Amino acid sequence: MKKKTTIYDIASKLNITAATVSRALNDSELISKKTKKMVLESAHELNYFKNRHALALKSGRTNQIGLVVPFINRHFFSNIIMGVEEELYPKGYQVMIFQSNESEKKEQDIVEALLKNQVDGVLISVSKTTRTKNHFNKIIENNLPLIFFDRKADVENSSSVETDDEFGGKIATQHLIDQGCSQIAYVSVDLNLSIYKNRFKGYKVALEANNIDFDSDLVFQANSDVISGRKTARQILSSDIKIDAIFCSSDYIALGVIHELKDNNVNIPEDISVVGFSNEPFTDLLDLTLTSIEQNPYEIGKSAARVFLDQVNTNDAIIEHSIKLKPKLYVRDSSLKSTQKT
Amino acid sequence: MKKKTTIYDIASKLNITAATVSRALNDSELISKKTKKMVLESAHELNYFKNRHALALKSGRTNQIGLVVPFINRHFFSNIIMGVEEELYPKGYQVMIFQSNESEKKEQDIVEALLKNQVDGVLISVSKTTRTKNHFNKIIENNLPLIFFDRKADVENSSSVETDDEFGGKIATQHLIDQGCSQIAYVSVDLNLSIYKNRFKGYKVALEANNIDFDSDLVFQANSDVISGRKTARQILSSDIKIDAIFCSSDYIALGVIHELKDNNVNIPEDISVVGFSNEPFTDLLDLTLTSIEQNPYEIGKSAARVFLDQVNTNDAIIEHSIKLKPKLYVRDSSLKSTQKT
DNA sequence: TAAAATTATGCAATGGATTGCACAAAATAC
DNA sequence: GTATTTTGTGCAATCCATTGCATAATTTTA
Repeated sequence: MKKKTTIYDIASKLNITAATVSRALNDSELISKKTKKMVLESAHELNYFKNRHALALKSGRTNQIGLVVPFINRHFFSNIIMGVEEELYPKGYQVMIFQSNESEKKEQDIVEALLKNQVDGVLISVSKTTRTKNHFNKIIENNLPLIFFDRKADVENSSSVETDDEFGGKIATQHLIDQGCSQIAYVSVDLNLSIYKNRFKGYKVALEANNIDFDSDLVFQANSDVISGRKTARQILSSDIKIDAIFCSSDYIALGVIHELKDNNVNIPEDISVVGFSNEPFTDLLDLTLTSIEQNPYEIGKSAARVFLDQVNTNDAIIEHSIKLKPKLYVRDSSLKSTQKT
Repeated sequence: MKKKTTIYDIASKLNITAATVSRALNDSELISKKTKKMVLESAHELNYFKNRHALALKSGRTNQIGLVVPFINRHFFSNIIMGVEEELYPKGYQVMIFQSNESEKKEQDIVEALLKNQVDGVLISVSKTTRTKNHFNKIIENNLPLIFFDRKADVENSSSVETDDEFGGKIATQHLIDQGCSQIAYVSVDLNLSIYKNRFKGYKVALEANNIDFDSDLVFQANSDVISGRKTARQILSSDIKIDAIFCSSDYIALGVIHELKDNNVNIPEDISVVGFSNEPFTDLLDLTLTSIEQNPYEIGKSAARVFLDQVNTNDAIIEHSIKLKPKLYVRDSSLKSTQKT
């Protein structure tokens, strides 16, 4: 087992003190150019690198940040992680990844652990079940940058990076209208969650902009899964409601809807157009590809990381960033009527 | 910003020295029960916790491990990460996640960085483009546990956790034979990679076990993507080769195959059965669900983590673990002939 | 009760880098 | 050539926990 080179090794080799070496390595103006050069050369020669832990111990800064997501293995979140990693790694930060499993208790435990670990900041997407925010306040009290992404909590002095869900809801709906649809059903997930609330808002805004009366009978509630989508479609078909499009606030719901419509010999998109939300990888792999809204999780991650960097570099004045990224519509088979096809 | 409690705080509160506190916290037999109790109580009261960095500095052990995957955002790898995390986090280890992007250079850089960071061990899935193993040897030279998962390199004193790909190839092929197929095409990805080599081997073993002659004309080469799958299917259809099944060594290939077969009005599974490999999430979401082989990445991760723990706890004798996990067949529409349906 | 053995605690160095303060060497001024 | 600045370095403490060695306190033995 090789021993690591320390500044003392360099110092004794050059017959100077470790203090001088340290200053030379940190490019202090107190040190002569000659000495700096010597030190830098020796450091390279001996394959020297700073010991993170000594630095952390001395400075109290760890160059580690905590990244908390509900689940690591979700396409959306794993891409956010990627974005964060790629932005922060080159700056010398280690990203500690944790998953809350959508549990408030676990989220609290993680935050506690992060504070113990003395991370330099926390990036977090709030668990669906979280109702309190005491653990978030603790982060702020510790004077650490707190950046929410995708799902935020209402915490003073924190920042956030989100998808502009309202915009997403709007462009999806507008697209359906542009395709000639006017009786557009909306299938929502829990309207208590702001992301779904905002998507719904966008839907209504688009209707209004096109002078289409909002009809609450066309709004349905579901869970974000295929089975629930099927159920909802069945419900719609068995009712006497007439629609020509279904905008689903989740791709999984949309998939269930499509399955059920197909089973009932409804032509998609001719009879009914379907649009989903999130642009899950499978949307592009289906026989009938699914129109959806891409949220660019990778960019969300990068953006959140940049906000963090901004915060640590201006740690005197607290700046609250509040970023909304515009999602993008991916038009595919499920909503592109053949008459419109080029 | 609150200051952290140190053993000195506890010590001065109790009018003893930090050394005593340290020993009490570590349950040394040198310390009287009375003192231990006092210390433990005070520690709890003051919300004391050990400083990782001081520990790391002193001991040289960091309680961090490096986890290197080609891409974080792949379903397979993100689930491995999950498994590793869940096994190691409760034991006090931090998991540092890195992605090689299938680049040997980046992989080397990461390993270098890990060694600098003084991780206590490395878990890695080798990049597809890696040809050298000098960086792996460095890990061993540093006396650190090195555990390969999914894709391994031939390195002495290292351990590995893999899918039993041959078994996977075998049960997939056997399943097709059980469904009445005998002219089974095999679509492989790069046969230089051991995982694909082994799947192929399993295919041949199954044929042999059922007295079906192996026909090299039925073996095709493709890349692991949908387009390549389509191309291969087209190639097969336009030839005069007669087959009744296609076993694809990747789900993406299988998907492309299915698309192409459907476009050519081939009935699946009646005319041709299709089986994929990896059990990607989309396999279950298709109109025609895809039979596939589940590798249980989550379990691979857990298993790799356990091997690591085993290694660090017996750091005198180096034990080479070599674990193969049995994959599982998920039978779905693409291969389940209606006559067989219950 | 004094001597010996045992047990509990303190002292001080260690790990690696940083930094305020002191001092020496070089450069400039007179 | 001596006095005054201006650099360039060194000393030593600090961050926090651990641990070998020394010593004090307690218990056991004679």
